Amino acid sequence: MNVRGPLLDVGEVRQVSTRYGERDLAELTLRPDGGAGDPVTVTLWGKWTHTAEHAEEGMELLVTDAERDDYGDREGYTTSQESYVVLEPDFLVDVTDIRSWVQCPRMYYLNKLSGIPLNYPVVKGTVVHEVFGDLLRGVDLEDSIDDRVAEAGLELGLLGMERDEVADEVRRNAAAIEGWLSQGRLSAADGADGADGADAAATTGDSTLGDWGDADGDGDDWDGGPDETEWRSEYTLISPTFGVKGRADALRRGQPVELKTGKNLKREPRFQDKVQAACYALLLRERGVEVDTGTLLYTKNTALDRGEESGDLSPAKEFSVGKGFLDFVVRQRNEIAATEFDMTVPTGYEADAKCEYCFEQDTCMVVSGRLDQESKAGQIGQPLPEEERTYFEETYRALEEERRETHAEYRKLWEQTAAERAADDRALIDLTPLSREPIGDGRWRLTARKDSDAVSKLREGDVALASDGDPASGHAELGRIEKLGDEVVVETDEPVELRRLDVYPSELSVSRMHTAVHDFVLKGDPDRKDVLFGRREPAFGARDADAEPFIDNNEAQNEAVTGAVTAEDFALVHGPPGTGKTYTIARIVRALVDRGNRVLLSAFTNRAVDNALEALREQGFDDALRVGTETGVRGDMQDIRLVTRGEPNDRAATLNSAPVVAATTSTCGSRTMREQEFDVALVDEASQLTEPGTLAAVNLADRFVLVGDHQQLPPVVRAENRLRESLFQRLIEDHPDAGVMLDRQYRMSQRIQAFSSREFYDGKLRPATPEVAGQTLADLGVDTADLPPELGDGVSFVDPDGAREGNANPVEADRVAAVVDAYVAAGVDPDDIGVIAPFRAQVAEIGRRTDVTVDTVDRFQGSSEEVIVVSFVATGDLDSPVFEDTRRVNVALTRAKKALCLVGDAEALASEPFYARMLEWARR
DNA sequence: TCTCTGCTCAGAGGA
Repeated sequence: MNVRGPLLDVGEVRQVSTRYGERDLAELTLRPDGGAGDPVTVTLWGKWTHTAEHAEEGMELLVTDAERDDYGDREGYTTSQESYVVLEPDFLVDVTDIRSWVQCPRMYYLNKLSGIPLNYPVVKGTVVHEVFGDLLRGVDLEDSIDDRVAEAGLELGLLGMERDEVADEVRRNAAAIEGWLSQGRLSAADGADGADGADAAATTGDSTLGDWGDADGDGDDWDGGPDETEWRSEYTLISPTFGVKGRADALRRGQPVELKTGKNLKREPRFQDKVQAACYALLLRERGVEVDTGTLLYTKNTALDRGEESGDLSPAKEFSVGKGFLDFVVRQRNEIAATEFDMTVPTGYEADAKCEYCFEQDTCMVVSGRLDQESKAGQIGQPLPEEERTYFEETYRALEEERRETHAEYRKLWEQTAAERAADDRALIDLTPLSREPIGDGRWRLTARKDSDAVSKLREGDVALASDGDPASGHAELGRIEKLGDEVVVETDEPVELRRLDVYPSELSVSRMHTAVHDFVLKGDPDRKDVLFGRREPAFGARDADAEPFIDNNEAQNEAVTGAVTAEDFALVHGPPGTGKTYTIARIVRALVDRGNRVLLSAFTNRAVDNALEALREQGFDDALRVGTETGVRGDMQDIRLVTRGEPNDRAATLNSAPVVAATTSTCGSRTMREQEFDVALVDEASQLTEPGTLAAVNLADRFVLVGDHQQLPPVVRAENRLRESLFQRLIEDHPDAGVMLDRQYRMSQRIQAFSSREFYDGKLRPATPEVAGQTLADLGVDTADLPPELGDGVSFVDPDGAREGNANPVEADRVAAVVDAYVAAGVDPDDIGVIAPFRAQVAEIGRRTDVTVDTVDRFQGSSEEVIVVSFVATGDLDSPVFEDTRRVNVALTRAKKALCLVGDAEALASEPFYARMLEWARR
């Protein structure tokens, strides 16, 4: 049986005499059943005492296949021969992280901090892996090489590589794979192996591993192509038991095969390579596959690459995977989990790291020197000022907390039932598979029918986990959602029976924030750090008093452009709702380009980036390059989107020569963008970005301009920590003089804007013109006499007397729909009406009753409608975190231009002073 | 049970 729970006590490791001789043990006390049971003692024997040494009170411990061990009068358990001991199983460790930890724990840490930079061996390695996958999927070798090298065009170009030389090198690597694959096929033709393969799969009890035969046999166009009943490429594995996730390069008859594009002339595979393959073996065994062998394929071990060397030239090296090795792998994984639990920094002494030949030695010494960390390699240079080290450590911790919240999302993949997942909007279940068809490039198009009208957070273009119904232990692959209607279409690398589609959590943004903080603190300009750490005030250059204004009909906007242009460090533009933020941004970009600057235009969302670009193009500027994924970039900006595929030199030149590059901040943290340099970075929606998120863009430029409104929605983060405050807000509070507030709004009537202006902008926000101030529904041709009396005013309040049920309020939803109908009946175009609710459940509730746009506050930020109806849902009191942050209300109320109707329970709203004032204003 | 966008995902290597 499995024993699992939080540790209450961790005993010392001691040696005892048993009938088998002297043996080590450690006794740990935990509270089983998720902390609910009575404390029990668990005895860890032998090498598992290694994990006991890393265990601490408060950590979660799992012992699989534990045996009952009632020693004396004490109830307890002990490890058995079959047991695994897992520390913090909820902490998901990547297989590649275990690999690098085994190489050196510092390398693991450094990789996490700084990411893997753009370098040729890595890019080439990726291409060779993709070609390998293609060969297994039966793609023609030359077609695959052409295709995959073209795909890496931009990265290769930035590295100064020519297409032909890369293709030649990939071809040499592929020769080793090809030769080995055809050997495998020869033996299969002998008879025994093919049958064995089918048997092995059939006896595993895992039908998903055995049913690859229905992939239609188009492997024939590659001469010597693989036997498809024997091979499967790229297999995604997540283990709830061991807290490990990863993706195996390939499985051959259920056994893991790892491809390495280097050379290894020793008889044995490299140790860390074996560890990696053993991790996959561990995960496959959990699924009941009998794995006893791992294979490593070294592509440079061919006669062509031999040169003067001698040694073992066979590309494939097999090794046996026994329980002892798997135990070792789990113990290493536990070390990582324990390190991350208390967030200690690895020194290199934890494992037997050898520094003398290490490629990272210099980096390692510099990082330990600057951050004053203990390191086996030693330290170089002076430590950074203390406040910078503190900042680094605090941010590091905050990001790791965020990572844990992401892990909690993974956990839901297997802890929640399918129905719970669906109710949580995180999955589409009960899909009926319709077809699986190859679409070239080794990709598959999966289609399924969706019978229910279920909604979820999944949207077209998202990456999601497609599975046969069981994402954790069945067959699951990541794919991109192409269509999401009555028919669901997903594109994947592998044919999956599409029965379920899950939101797949990603650690990508946490990783990118880590590298942004690293780049800022360790590689950033000291002069900039002086300002951002408050050691100096931001500086502005001289103004040309005789110059023509940039914008002549709006003083604040003109001042914002002037500030941005003269800033020597940074400038801040505070843009409340409707104040022409986007227009001002475009004007700033043009002014900067006119002065010879290369500009990075960035924002949190793709939508904001495209909006800014649109404004820029409307002002006649067309020389911008949009960097982003095809699905992320809006249709009308595809013509200026950087296509990464193609001729390397040409692709690199396109990026390097663009005077304005536009991308989301997340993209700014990507490997390619991190190599780019700009004079100025302009970041929109800066108040919705975490500080590290903003740094990702700001790091790439000498100066920066942040545009945002800290009175609207703050960053969305899962953990409760310092990431919740944006850099924009910190700077505008510390340096009010570096900011300009755009104070004239072009959106709302006087009546609508009054409350927001008073509550959030010190009464400084005012209508830009008398026309804006005085606009009413009559301007839309509506005769207000046709409206019910309670909707007659520009701002109105309706109490429907409903009751909150969970996060919805059906009676209120009815009333909201009736209000919408009344506006329509009076002549308002339904397209001019928007409905806003704080909860997704209520959004769905209202959506069933009306055809106008209904969405959450968060999703409505950035847009506006002539008429807005807000549903507050709450009754009795306002006891929900959603009402705590009044900035959310500010966003909701300021979406309306001519009419605003608040629908809610007067008693609940009156219970909080802020909402009471709102009520008073609405009922005036 | 509060709100939720990014990003291909994860992994790709050197001696």
